[in-house]
Amino acid sequence: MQETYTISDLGKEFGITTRAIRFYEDKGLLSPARQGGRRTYSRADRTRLKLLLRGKRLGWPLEEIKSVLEMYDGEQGEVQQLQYTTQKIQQRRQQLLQQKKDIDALLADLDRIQARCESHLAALMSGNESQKLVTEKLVTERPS
Amino acid sequence: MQETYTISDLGKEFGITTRAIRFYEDKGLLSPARQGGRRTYSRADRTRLKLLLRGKRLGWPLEEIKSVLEMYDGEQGEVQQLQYTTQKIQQRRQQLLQQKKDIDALLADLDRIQARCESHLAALMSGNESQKLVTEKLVTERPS
DNA sequence: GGGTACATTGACGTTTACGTAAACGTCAAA
DNA sequence: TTTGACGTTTACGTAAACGTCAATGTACCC
Repeated sequence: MQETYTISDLGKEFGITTRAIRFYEDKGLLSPARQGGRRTYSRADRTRLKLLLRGKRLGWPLEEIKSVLEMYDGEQGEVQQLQYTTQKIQQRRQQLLQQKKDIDALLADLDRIQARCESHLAALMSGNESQKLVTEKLVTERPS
Repeated sequence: MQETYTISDLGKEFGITTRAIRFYEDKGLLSPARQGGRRTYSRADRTRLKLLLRGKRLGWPLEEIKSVLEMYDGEQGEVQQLQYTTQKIQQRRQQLLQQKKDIDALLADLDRIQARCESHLAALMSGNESQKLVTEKLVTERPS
């Protein structure tokens, strides 16, 4: 476990391009240190990118991911801000629960679809088997 | 429960624009009947749209959603096609399970963030309470 | 039969999330 | 010291997923 990372380190580790990583920085989702112009990513930066990609897998736009990342930072200033944050958290939670529902529904559907597929396959295979037998029979009955 | 729907029926029901619905048709995700040029959506079409929107909530691109919808149709022709489909189903399942993992991780994070928020809030509120008391004290001690 | 509401098909614009290329800087090894 | 291998910024391109008109058609209601 290293202390710092280059941009291509992270790109390779997570399977994304350096262009993407720089783009995330442009959009304010990352802010790595610099060493003579070069970006230097700390472990915290790496974690941040990891969280970012988790958001991406959930299909969220970068702007939403950004607002979630800002929750992690916890720059809670005033009461209003904190109340707004807890409210936002509640919204996220609802969205996530909805996504879970959707996933479970889809998984159930996939089960049914796969079952249908397999029964079709079994039918076809048994059909092919007999076809094969017929072919062999033909060959056996009519040797060249 | 109606038999057929107009495009605006569905738009209102699902909270999307008719433009979007037509766009989905352009991309081959829907294919409603026509009655004198007007689109007429059957209950099956409505279900299809419902599934489509479920895919959208999961953040999938329309092309992926389309391929999943085609699984539902079950136009399984040859053995190769069926095997390809079951393979695809397995991939989807993996993706969905990954998404579930991500969701659970994020939900856990949100719990922690919210707890931190609430403790901060409690601290601030108690601070305000004492501030309030001080203010009242001042008022009480120095009546105008 | 004229208005209103809803439908249609283009066509162009917009936002998001990068890809791609150009032109240039830098640093360690040969 | 030169040569890669990596890094930088700037700029333009692009694909997806619609939004936003515009021009037109049609169906029903009074």
